[in-house]
Amino acid sequence: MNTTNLSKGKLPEPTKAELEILQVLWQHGPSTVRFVNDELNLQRPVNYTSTLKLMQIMVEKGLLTRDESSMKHIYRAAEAEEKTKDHLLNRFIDTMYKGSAGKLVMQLLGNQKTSKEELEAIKEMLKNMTKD
Amino acid sequence: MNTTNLSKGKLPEPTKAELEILQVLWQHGPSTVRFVNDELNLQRPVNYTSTLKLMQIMVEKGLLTRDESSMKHIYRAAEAEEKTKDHLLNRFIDTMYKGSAGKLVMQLLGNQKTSKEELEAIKEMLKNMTKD
DNA sequence: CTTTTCGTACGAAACTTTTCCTACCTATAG
DNA sequence: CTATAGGTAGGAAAAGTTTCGTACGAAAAG
Repeated sequence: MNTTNLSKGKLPEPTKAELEILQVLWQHGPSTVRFVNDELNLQRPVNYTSTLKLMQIMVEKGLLTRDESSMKHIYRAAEAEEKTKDHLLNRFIDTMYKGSAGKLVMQLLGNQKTSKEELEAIKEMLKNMTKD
Repeated sequence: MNTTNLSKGKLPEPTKAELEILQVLWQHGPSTVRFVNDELNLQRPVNYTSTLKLMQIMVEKGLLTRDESSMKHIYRAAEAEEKTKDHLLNRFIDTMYKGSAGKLVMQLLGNQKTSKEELEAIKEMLKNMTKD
């Protein structure tokens, strides 16, 4: 593995499966592998040791930290949800919209699957913002 | 390979490298492998046959179509830019914001890297929208 | 005609990510 | 004590993605 991340402060971007695990930890807070695996299995079948292995790798990468004081290790996300999502959102905007957040919002407003309620909420939100 | 996509109408999601190729084709229209490869090499070094291979795979997947009438095959994106990006944006919103586009916009507005200009543009855009 | 250049096709290697098998340890029920 | 249930560790297999070497055909230059 690339050990750069251990020494430096930069965390690698989580992979798809890693992101699923992070979502569980963000939503439910520090958890055991058993708990995370049970949550994942609400969505799709995953073997316990697969989840365990992935979470161990994530500790190595620095994406998770863990408390080994008890036999059942407790894992937690290393970075705050907002920070990680900010980063991923920026990357998404860069690759998809050449860095223009405005283009993304435009796409959103013309997007079939964005519900009327969502659109209204966005407009309302922005209306409030523009008062500044 | 998963041949489901050939028979059914559903296209698979492009991978990272495939998306780079799609961007070139969307921006410049139908092109030869040579042209696409040259464009990619403006960003990073890629061997010609690597690009060729990838584009051939993309034809198999249904992501591209090609005109073989001349010796230099002409490739084009199978789906319109908007449609593909809509889909990817929806997937992103689903996995990152539980399907709430509003949450994404909120994140955007609190996002350090979104420039003042972008924010202003978004606000202006939304202000116009709310006239409806 | 021969050589060089430029194109496609295809298989395999390299790398990354994901899954799971096996071993082994510890707590607990019987 | 012994068997069983549940935990960690680690290696290896499996799957997915990306890169490239090699072969070979067609066009163009000499």
